Amino acid sequence: MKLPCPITGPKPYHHGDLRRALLEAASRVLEREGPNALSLRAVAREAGVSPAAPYHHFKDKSELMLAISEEGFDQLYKFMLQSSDADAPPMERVAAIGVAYVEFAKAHPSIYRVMYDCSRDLESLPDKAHKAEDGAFSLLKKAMIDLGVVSSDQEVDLELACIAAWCAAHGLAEMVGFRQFDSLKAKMGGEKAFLAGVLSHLGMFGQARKRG
Amino acid sequence: MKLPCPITGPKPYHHGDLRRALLEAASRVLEREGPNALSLRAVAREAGVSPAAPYHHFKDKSELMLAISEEGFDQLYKFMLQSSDADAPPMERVAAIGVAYVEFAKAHPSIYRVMYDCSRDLESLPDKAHKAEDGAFSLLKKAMIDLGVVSSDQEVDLELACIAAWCAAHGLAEMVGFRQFDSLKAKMGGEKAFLAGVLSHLGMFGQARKRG
DNA sequence: GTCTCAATCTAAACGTTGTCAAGATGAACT
DNA sequence: AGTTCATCTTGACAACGTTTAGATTGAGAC
Repeated sequence: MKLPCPITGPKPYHHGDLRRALLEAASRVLEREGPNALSLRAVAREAGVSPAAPYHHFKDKSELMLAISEEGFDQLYKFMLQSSDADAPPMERVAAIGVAYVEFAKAHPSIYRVMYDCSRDLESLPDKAHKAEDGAFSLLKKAMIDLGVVSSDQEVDLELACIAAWCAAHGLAEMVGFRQFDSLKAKMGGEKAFLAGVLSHLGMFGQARKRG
Repeated sequence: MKLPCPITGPKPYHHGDLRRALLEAASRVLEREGPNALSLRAVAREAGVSPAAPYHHFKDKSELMLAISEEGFDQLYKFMLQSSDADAPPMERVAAIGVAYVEFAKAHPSIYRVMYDCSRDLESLPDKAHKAEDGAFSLLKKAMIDLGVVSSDQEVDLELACIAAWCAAHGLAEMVGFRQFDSLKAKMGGEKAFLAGVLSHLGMFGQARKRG
């Protein structure tokens, strides 16, 4: 006999929202043991259910990963939002978004990896897989419009500029993730200076920084 | 009784360079079934040996992947080299290198993925894992020096610019790999225009293109 | 030429994974 | 109360990475 949690509301069946519990268990496994240890069985174990239980909530492993990915992009969006002061000048806002992106990837490397690994695997359902990014992407788009590098009526160019910015941030996030650049960082006096230095060479981020 | 191959020369033991055969088998498996199907057993099967045979040539799976990655970076280097005419003006050379990078990733998506997946997994041995990139990276470096955006004596800034270019190319390669951007490409009249458009927003590539 | 050795390959096994089919459980509706 | 149906468990299967022990065989020493 399980009484429904008063916070999360009246929960349906046996477990009481196993789906949610699985996602949280997955998150714990990821932080504790890294992305290579993320197996369906490990997640089920962590949640205290049988290995087959997740199949009533996710079609297969890749759907679990997709759900984790969606949560990740949601967190990324929120982090970007809170990192870019809406009252700040557009140039600084764009730069802040870029830095926030890289910082997020560095702070949650396992989740970040899942976010893109499942993008790679799910060529089958591109719609669902990529809708997760939309929040973060449109945040960037707004800042780019305000920046005025591209005129907002030139839809195509705006889109291109945003894609370029996304590419730059993603590339940098991955590089920083699996290379150290230790000696270079030391020469520059810290990682922050290093990141800013690289960004200053990257298109719209560079323009954003030349102002300061 | 196996007579040594007259082309590859006198080969040592039983098989006659199984290591080479395994790498070629892996390449075939990758092209045929994609990166997710790349298992040690599948490679052994493809090469016609027992599942344990590869362990006499590679410590474990990640070392096989590392070897594939090294070959991939070597191919990438050669492709970059042949794509960038040494006599062309530096600006065009830098741009050509960037385009070649993305085209390589698109032409060999499975190999490209292995190249970076094993970078991610092998935090343990960064030296060996990243030495593979050195050829391609120094090619870019030379072009950047010739470009003169950064003065060659400012070592740090040159390094930053190259890292930035690498990030941009890698980010674009990945994005193009798992997103379609079909409608945008259609609006722009083809993929080539699309790629050039994105690159034009990306720092040094942008500068390279503004000339034309 | 024969012997020995060590590198190479195979056979068999272990623990793990993703996934499925069949059955048990129990909340909710009639 | 009884039926229904989503939920969870049990048990199984094939495939995987990896290890151990043993068979094979090329190459150098005598």
